[in-house]
Amino acid sequence: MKNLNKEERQEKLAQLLADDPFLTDKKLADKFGVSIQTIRLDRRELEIPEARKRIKSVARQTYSKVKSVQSREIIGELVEIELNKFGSSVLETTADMVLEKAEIVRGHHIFAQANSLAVAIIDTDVAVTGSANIRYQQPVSLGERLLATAEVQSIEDNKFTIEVTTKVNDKMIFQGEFVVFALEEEEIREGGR
Amino acid sequence: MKNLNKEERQEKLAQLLADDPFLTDKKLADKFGVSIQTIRLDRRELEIPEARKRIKSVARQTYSKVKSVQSREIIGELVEIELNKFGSSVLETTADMVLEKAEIVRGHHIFAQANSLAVAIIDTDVAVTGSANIRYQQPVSLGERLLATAEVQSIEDNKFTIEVTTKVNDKMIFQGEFVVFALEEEEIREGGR
DNA sequence: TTTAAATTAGTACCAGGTATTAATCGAGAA
DNA sequence: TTCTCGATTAATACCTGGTACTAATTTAAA
Repeated sequence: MKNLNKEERQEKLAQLLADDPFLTDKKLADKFGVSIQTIRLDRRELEIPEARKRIKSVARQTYSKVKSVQSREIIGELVEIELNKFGSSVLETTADMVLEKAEIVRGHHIFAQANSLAVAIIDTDVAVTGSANIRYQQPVSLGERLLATAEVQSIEDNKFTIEVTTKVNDKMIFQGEFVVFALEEEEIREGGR
Repeated sequence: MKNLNKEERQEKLAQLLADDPFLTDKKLADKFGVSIQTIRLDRRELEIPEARKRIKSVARQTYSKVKSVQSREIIGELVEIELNKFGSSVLETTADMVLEKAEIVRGHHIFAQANSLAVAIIDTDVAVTGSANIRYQQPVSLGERLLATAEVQSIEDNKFTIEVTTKVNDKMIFQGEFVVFALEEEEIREGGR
């Protein structure tokens, strides 16, 4: 690869490193037929870190302890609640919730809000989800505000059926039917349902 | 960490490096209160490579294998993948994933692992979940290791039906059918389906 | 107490850099 | 034609996180 001017070379360089972060300056220098120093100047101008750091950050991405879903008890902010009847919560969507290549909120964040709301409105110490039947109606974009509303449909012993709908600006984007079980103290200790 | 004999130290060392390949010999030496040379002898006996090589191999696993997929956006760790066919991932459950009053993993974490795996195995730039039908068979306790397996059942145009099952020690704890749509470039820009 | 194993120390060397200063090259302007 | 400036290359000192090897020292067991 030769006869490239500075601009072309740097463009190509950025591209190459984007899809192969393992390339060292030496390899790049050979590839472009320039000196190592030139590659280093290029990287500096483009603010691209050295190979070891690039590799490390790739490794970190997959290795980092998963915290993609927040750890709070209720995902979003509780707006209103009437135990065993209904409840609603609001979730502001942020950059860490969207897909890499599009600013669309990842499904499990929407699910998490709905699920945690369904579990929260049950009047018991511990409730677990048994099943769910969900539909995503519309993709949600970064920055949109999710309003989830949950309503208890039926109660049989410790089995609750809850309908959750989530809207953005009054437009329905998600709907789900959750079956949630209330656990009693003994069941919790036994670790079973 | 001290008063460990050689055998205990090496055991612990292997464990530490297994779940954190980024630790340098210096950090390990401090941790165990021994010299760097001792750590190096240990690594040599255990045939564990240096930090940079460990990091590189972690980066390689997830990078070269599934470059185009948003595999790095997966919840849990990708184990294997065959685009448009199947894939599996493992998720170690941690304290921040459990309910406040019981050490039971919250449903949406299990869902998130399954959902992100379902989306990741699709061979497209962007995929979004359309609907899901899920059942939680058994509660999962803190510390248990979730193995999710996804298998593509059918493909119609851009509509994929994927079956995901999650197990703990070979015991099924979650099952779900996901309908996922592959988005094309134009659709992404329009922000809709 | 002697001996062997375990540990620590020290040295030379390596890859893949950073950071800095200086030299050289090539093309267009005065 | 010479001057000048941006681009490129060279050279040097230093860094991290090692390998490989030799040697000394410490500890524990026979």
